[in-house]
Amino acid sequence: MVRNEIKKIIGNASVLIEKPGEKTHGDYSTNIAMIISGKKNPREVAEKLVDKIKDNKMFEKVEIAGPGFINFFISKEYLQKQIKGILEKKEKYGSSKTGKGLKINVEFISANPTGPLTLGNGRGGFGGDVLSNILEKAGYNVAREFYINDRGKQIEDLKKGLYKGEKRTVSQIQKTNQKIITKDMKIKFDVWFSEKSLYKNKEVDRVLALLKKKKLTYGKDDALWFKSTKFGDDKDRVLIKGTGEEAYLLSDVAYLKNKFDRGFKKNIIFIGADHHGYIKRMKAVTEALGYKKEQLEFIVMQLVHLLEGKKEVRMSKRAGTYVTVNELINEVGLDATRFFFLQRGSNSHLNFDLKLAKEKSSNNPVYYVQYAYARICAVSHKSENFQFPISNFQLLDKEEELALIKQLVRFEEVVEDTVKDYQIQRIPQYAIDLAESFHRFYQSCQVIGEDKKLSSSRLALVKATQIVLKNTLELMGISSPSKM
RNA sequence: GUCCCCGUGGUUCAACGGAUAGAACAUGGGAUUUCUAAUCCUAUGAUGGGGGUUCGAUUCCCUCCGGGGACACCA
Repeated sequence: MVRNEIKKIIGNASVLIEKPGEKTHGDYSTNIAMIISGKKNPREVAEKLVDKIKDNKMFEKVEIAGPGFINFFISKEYLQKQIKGILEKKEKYGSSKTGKGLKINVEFISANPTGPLTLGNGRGGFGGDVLSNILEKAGYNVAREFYINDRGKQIEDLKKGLYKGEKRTVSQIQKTNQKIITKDMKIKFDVWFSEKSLYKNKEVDRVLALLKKKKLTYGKDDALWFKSTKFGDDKDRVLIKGTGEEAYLLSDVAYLKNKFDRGFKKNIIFIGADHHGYIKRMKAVTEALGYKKEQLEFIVMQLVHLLEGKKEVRMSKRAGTYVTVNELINEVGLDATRFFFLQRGSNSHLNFDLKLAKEKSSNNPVYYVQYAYARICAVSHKSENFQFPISNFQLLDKEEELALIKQLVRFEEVVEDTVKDYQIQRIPQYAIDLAESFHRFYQSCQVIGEDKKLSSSRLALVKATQIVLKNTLELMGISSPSKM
C-alpha cells in the first residue's frame, strides 16, 4: 500500500499521510515537518527529510511546498507495477490481516419484532451488514448478530394479537421479518440470539448476583436499582421492578456479559437515533462488568426521511402504515436501496429521494457505477484472444490510464480507513470515484485497437478495474451486472 | 429543563486541525465515422451569527439562532 510504504520510508509509522485535494500538491502529502520542527524552520526540517527519500524509485518527485508540506508524486513505474498484484490477488485484493483475527461482535437491526421492519431498521441493517463485510476484509473475526426480544409484557400482548392493530402473532411477525431480512435485504446473520435463552440458562440470575456482589445495586421503592450514575450515567436504572418483574435492562446486562464471555473483544451495536439514551447506561454496564467502555461501541443512525420530490412520504399508500423496508426495495430495487442508504454518514439525517432512486439514468449513482462494470464486461468479453503481458505495463502512461491505476491502488487504503473510523459512506463514494476514473479512461483510450501490445496492456488494466470494482460492490452487497 | 445529532452552492451530500472547501443533481454551452452516450468535456455557484484556542478552523471549545430526535419501575 502506497501510504504505508511512504511511512516506512520516512521511518515513522504514526505520520499522517493525506491525499491532497489539489493535484498540484502531489498524490500524497504530509505535514510531518511542521509538527516536528519545534522552533526550527519547518522548511529546513522538510529539506533534510526529502534528501533522504527523493531518490526512491517509488516517487517521480518529492517537493516541499507552502509552510513545509512535503508532497509526493508517485512515479508511473511504480503504478504500472501494481497492476500485476491486483490481477493475481483477484477477489482477495484489498484484504489484509490488520485485524489479526480479533473477535468482534456486530449487533444490528434487533428491532422489537412487534411490527413490520421500518426504514430505520433498514438503514441500520445495511450499515451493520456492510461494516461487517469491511471488518472481515481487514482480517477481523466477525459475528453478525440479531437479538430477538422474545420475552416481556409487550410480547404477551402480541401473542393475543392486540398490539397496535396488528393482526399477526409474534411468531408470525418474527418469521416474516427474518424472511425479509435474509431474502429481500440479503443480510446473513451468524447468530439469532434469543433473549429468552438468557433466562433458561440462568445467565440473568448469575449476572444479577455478580452486580450485587460488586455492591452496585440497592433497593428503593420495592424495586432493585443499578448504580449506573457511578459510571457516568444521568440517573440510576431499575433492574427489577416493584412488581418483581425483570426490567429489560437486566436482559441487556446478561446479554452483554454473554458476549464478553464468548470472547468478543469489541462489541458494536447499531441503534436508531431514538434509542440514543441507551448508550450511557450500557457503557456504564460495560464498566460495571469490569471491561473498558471502549469495548462497547454504538453507531447511532439518524432518522430516514422518504422524499418524493420535495414532499415527504410518511405513509404507504396501499397499507396506510409507515413505509417498510421491503416496500421500498420492491419499489426501487435492492441495489439502489442499499446504495442510497450507505451513501450518507450515520450522523446525518437520511433524505431518501424516491424519484432519483427509481430513475434508471446517469442521474442515479448506482447505475453510473454499475454501468462502468457492464462496459468493462463488454470490452473484456472481446479480449479472450489476447495474452496479457505478465508484468510489463510501460505502455500505460497516458494521464487517464495512470489516474485509473491510482484509483485502483487506493482501494486498500479506503478499506483500512473505514475499519478505523466506521465511516461506511466512504465505500459508495469510492465506487463513484473509481467508476468516474474508468469512464474517463474509456472515453479517451481505445482499448482494442491496431497495436496489439497496447491493446493487451489496456485490457489488463480493464481486468484489474473489473476486479476492484467488483470487490467494492461486493462489500456493499450490490450486484455487478455484466450487461445493462 | 437535561441529553444526542445536524446546519456547507438552487438541491442532496463530502472534506483523519492544513494549502485555491470536493462531488453529484439542477441550470447554461459543447463532444458520437469509436470497444455499451446509462458516457465524456466545459461554465456559474457555498462553510447560519458572534467570540476563543492555533502558524493555520468546515473540523476543537464557548455562546446565540435554526432544524430533527430522546428524556418511564417502555423497549
